[in-house]
Amino acid sequence: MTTSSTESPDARTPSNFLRDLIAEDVRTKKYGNAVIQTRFPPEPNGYLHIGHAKAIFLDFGLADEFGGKTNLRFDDTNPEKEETEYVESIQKDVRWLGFDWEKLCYASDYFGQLYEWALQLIKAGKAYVDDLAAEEIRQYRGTLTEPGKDSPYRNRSVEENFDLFVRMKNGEFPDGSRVLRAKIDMASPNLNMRDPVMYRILHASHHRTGDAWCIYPMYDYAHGQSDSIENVTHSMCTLEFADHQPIYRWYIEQLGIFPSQQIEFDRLNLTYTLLSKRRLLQLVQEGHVRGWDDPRMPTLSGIRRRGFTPEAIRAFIASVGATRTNGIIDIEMLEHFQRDDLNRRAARAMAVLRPLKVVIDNYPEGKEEFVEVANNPEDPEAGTRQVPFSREIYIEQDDFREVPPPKYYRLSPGKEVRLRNAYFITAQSMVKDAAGSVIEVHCTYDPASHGGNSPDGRKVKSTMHWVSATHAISAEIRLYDKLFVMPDPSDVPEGGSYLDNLNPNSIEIVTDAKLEPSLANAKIEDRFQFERVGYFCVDPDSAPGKLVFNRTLPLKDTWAKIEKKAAS
RNA sequence: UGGGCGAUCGUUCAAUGGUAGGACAGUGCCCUUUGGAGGCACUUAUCUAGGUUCGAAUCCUAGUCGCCCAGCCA
Repeated sequence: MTTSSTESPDARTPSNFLRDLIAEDVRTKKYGNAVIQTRFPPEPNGYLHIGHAKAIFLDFGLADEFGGKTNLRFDDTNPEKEETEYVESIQKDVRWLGFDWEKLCYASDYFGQLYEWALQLIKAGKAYVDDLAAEEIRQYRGTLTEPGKDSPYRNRSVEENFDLFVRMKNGEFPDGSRVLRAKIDMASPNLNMRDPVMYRILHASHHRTGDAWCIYPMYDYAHGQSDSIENVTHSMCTLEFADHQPIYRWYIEQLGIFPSQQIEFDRLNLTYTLLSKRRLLQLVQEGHVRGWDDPRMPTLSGIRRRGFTPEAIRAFIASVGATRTNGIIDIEMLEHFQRDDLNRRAARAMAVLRPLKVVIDNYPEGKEEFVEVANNPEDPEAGTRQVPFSREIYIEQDDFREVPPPKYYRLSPGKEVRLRNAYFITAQSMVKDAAGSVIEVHCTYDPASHGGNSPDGRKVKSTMHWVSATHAISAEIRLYDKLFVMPDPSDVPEGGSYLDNLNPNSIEIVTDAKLEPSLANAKIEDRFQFERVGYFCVDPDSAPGKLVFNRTLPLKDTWAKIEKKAAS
């Protein structure tokens, strides 16, 4: 793996049962001197999301810790759902997260071998061709509490099974007319062991093998053997596959091949977030979002566009660990790790989202000067830059109140505040429009406070960001909020849909924000902290002279909290 | 009500028979040229009942609660 070692120093990886188990296998030489081998096995039927980041982190990270290797293997056994678009996006996303694979593999690479093994099982009397219809197979399977019953085709001769299966493969039968089944135990308490289907007939074109095959292996028949072929020692997957472990082992034992072992861990769940490929696909197809990479989506491509960093995601995943309990992690935990990362690394800039004009009456008309501003107070090595200042500036509408509420430290009539890195100013008067809204504030400044400190040592309560009106550049800024209003998006009253929980205000577009001129050179994907506002990154929709920013996250806002408390 | 898996602060992860600890969230204070960041402090947890043991979150038994499984999806 090729992580860029920028992990936060305090992001200790806590112990977890997976690491303990691998360590024990290494200690006891369960696989002799063979290297630890894992795999990340997505089905290319959609875009990767933050939940996959956990599997990726575990598959690649754990192997790496033990000096092992990891393959990226596409589990492409169902041609009806899989597309090349997805195999490309998946590779891009894994790399973006900071991992690289030993081998790039496909389950479809093994179709030939899997077919030979099926023939072998038939000859051994361990598999048979069943002519029952899908619906009949379901009925014969029994229920959770009642055993199933044998198919009338279960005792066909080896010769007949062999002949029928070869003809299935040769395309002599229509879709759904027959399947190949493993002969195990129709009375097993584990439904997966009641003669599971190994192959189905599908006259469908596969994204890689084209029309070479018209029978395709089922997941259970393909997965363990694919692991075995790749000498995978530890095959990690999510908890819902725990019931499949007996069948995973059965095929490997019957075939006498490399004994890969399956280990299950819990899926990642986040509050206010949907992590179901099916539903994510629906959001895209029905236009509830602008695409797979919409910055509100939990897909890796979405959060990347939103401005999240692989470093933060890795630190987050490391902190949540892996267990076998199913919980829901507070989305604020992810946001914390993202702010933590960006706070250390993001260049600062001043941007006014909702401008209010301030005229400094005693500042010479036509004069301009430059003030020196730190690019990142957290990182002196980031250096400084010169920001233009003039008689007319913009401040945030929120930073002025004609009638200040209690504990409001910002600008109000008669109050003195600091313009960051510039001067102290005091509000003197206002200009209002016909509706009575303040549209302009007139101030005076203290020339002695250049740089933001008064030589007499007097203090001000508030420091505010600003942009020189004559130098400002305009930009579009997209503000995002949670996509869903409920902590559990599926939490709906009887007959409702998770779509009812969509947040109608998940995106707000500010069309004419005022930015300091240095931002004119910002490039796509550049990340900034707009001081006192939040973290932002340049969206690919930007064009020369027309910048578009996405708000990754707002800064924590103590004042908003005070205001909210006062209101309640 | 068959089988599998699980249960520790509000949330999440640790403690691997020996002081229940960290992170997030919350609250208060300090500090601050970002009401950001940082620092300090505080609050809150071993599902229940038995048992083994000098000693149990950890081992055993029973119960309770939760999740998963009846695709020719993965």
